[in-house]
This record gives sequence, C-alpha cells and structure tokens, in this order.
Amino acid sequence: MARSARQSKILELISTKEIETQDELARELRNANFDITQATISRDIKELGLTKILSSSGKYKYCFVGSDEQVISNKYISIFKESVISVKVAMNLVVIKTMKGLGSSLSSFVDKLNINELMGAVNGDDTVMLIFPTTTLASQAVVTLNDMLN
Amino acid sequence: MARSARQSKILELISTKEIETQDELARELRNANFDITQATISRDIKELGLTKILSSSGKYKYCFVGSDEQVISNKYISIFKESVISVKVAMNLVVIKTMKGLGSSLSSFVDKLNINELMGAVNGDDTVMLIFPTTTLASQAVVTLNDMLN
DNA sequence: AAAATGAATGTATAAATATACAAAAATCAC
DNA sequence: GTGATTTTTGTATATTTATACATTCATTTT
Repeated sequence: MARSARQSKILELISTKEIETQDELARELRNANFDITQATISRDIKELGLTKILSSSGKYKYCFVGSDEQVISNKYISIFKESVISVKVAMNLVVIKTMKGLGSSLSSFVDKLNINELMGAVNGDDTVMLIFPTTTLASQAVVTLNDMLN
Repeated sequence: MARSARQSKILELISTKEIETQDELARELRNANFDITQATISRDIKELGLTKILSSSGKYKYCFVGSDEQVISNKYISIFKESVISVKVAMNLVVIKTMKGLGSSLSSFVDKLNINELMGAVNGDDTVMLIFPTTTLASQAVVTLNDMLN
C-alpha cells in the first residue's frame, strides 16, 4: 500500500534530514517516487503526530514529538508492517528485508522497540540487520518481531 | 518588563487551556491586559520553543515540547525572575508573591525544579504556596529559590 | 541632554498550512 | 462480476503563521 510506505518514508526523511516545510517534504517524496501534493502531506503530518519545532540551528524543522510508546502504537506498527517483506535469522543476526528505500526508516523503528539483548542495528537501502550476542537470542527476536508484525 | 510577564502568561495559558491558534492566544492575552498582535506572539512562540501538536481531542493545540532541563534554562529562569515579587517562609510553607495573574504559571515552573522534599504546591492568582514537611526544609528552599531567582 | 545604538513591536504581506469539496480508488456486500 | 460504501487524494482556497520593513521605546555614549 502506497500510503503506509509513504508515511514510513516521511518518518525516515524527517529523521535523517532537516525538513523545513511541507513543500520541501513533498519534493523529497517525489524524488523517492511518491507522487504527492502538499495537502496529503499535511494530512500525513497530522496523522503521524509530527510537528515543526525550532532546531538547534535556529531553523524550523519537522520532527516526531511523542513518546516511544506512541511509536510502538498500533498506528505505527501497521505502517511498518507494510514495509517489511521478510524477517529471517542467520547465525546471531536477524535480517529484515524491507521495501526499497525504507531500510533506515525501519531501523530506527526497531531501535525503539527495546528488543532484549539487541547489540545494534545497521541498515542498507532495503535491508536491516540486527546483531545479537548469540544465535538463541537472535531466534527469539525473530519470533518477537514476527508476532508484532504479524 | 512587559515582555517577560507576557511570555510567562503565554506559558500559563497554553498549560491551562487548549489554544488552537496564535490569534486565539492574542485574544486571551488581551483579556489579561496585554495589548499585543499576532506577530509578536509568533516571535514569542519561537523564542519559547513552543509548537502546535495534535491534542488527544483531535484538535491542534500549542504546547511546550522541550525537556525539563530546557525549562530550567537561563531563558526560562529570567522570564520567571521578572514574575516574582517576593519569596518568604512561614513555618513549613514557602509563599511566593507573583505579579498579578502569574501564580499558576509560576507554580508549574516550580514543579519542574524538583525541589528537595517539596510535598506540593498550590496557587492563587498572584500567590504560590509550597508545602514542606518541616520548617527547616522550607527555609532551605527559600535560599535555593532566592539564589536561582537572584 | 542630544545623538547613537540596539531591542521590541506593529503593519502589511509573503509564505506555509489546513481543509471544504469533488473526484478517484479501494473495499465490501451481494 | 455490479452497485454501495468507505477511504484516500487532488484542487482550490481559507486560515494561519513568519517575516521584511518601518517605527517606537529603551539604553548607552558622548
């Protein structure tokens, strides 16, 4: 579904860039092949609970102001659900395949889940890799993630 | 100085009411005898680090999104400095006299200071009362507050 | 005290955002 | 499948917010 992918991309964009306006966000999304208008972004912003704040550089920028609990709310989970293609274990690693371009977005989502014993997460464009100390813990994490993401 | 009192009042207003727009805030401030325009409020909002978020009722409202540390920053302290007329001890109570209408504003500020052993704070229009378990602790708090507020 | 400098504010308006309404797309019931 | 219903989106625009510029007010310098 384009909507979830788009919203996921928005979360990624605001976490990696200083987005000053909805028009700027629209341009970024068009670069990422989401054909979209400012009006829709205004609605997405509202739905995602994002807001403009004064960044340290003195410019306004969009960001998420809620708590981790909100991120782990059903709304966010359903957004991320649609981004995930597969979750697999490989030795002590968990490899998550995502839709193109959503790796970093999903990676920061996973960070907020406080997964037991997770040592770290790295990502490529459409892959997230989670590093665990043992194969057992990695396997457990796959179960947890699949439960959550369905 | 009118500016600090006004900004203090803004902090109070957004914490007690659901303010949806800067125009609405302007109206409230005029009720409180601050003769002011939307433009100035826009600047105050920026300076205070306030922002519009989606409230639980589904409406937008202004709120402070920063941390307690930011509240206890020099900027905020100097705003509140100007609101305080006197800080006195009475048995196990500390009584803060404020400029008219800023009692509740100052009260919520004091709450964020994490004063040692403070049991609670109540306020009237121009008074804040802090309740301590002992006279000694109340006296200590007066010293702390006077140091901070000068 | 007058002149000079800097800060705060208003006016007018540009820029940015939200939304009413209509259209299109997706989902559902049959 | 077809029609009904709901959801999503675009267009156009009203609303809201930020800011350039001018003015006023306060502070400092001489």
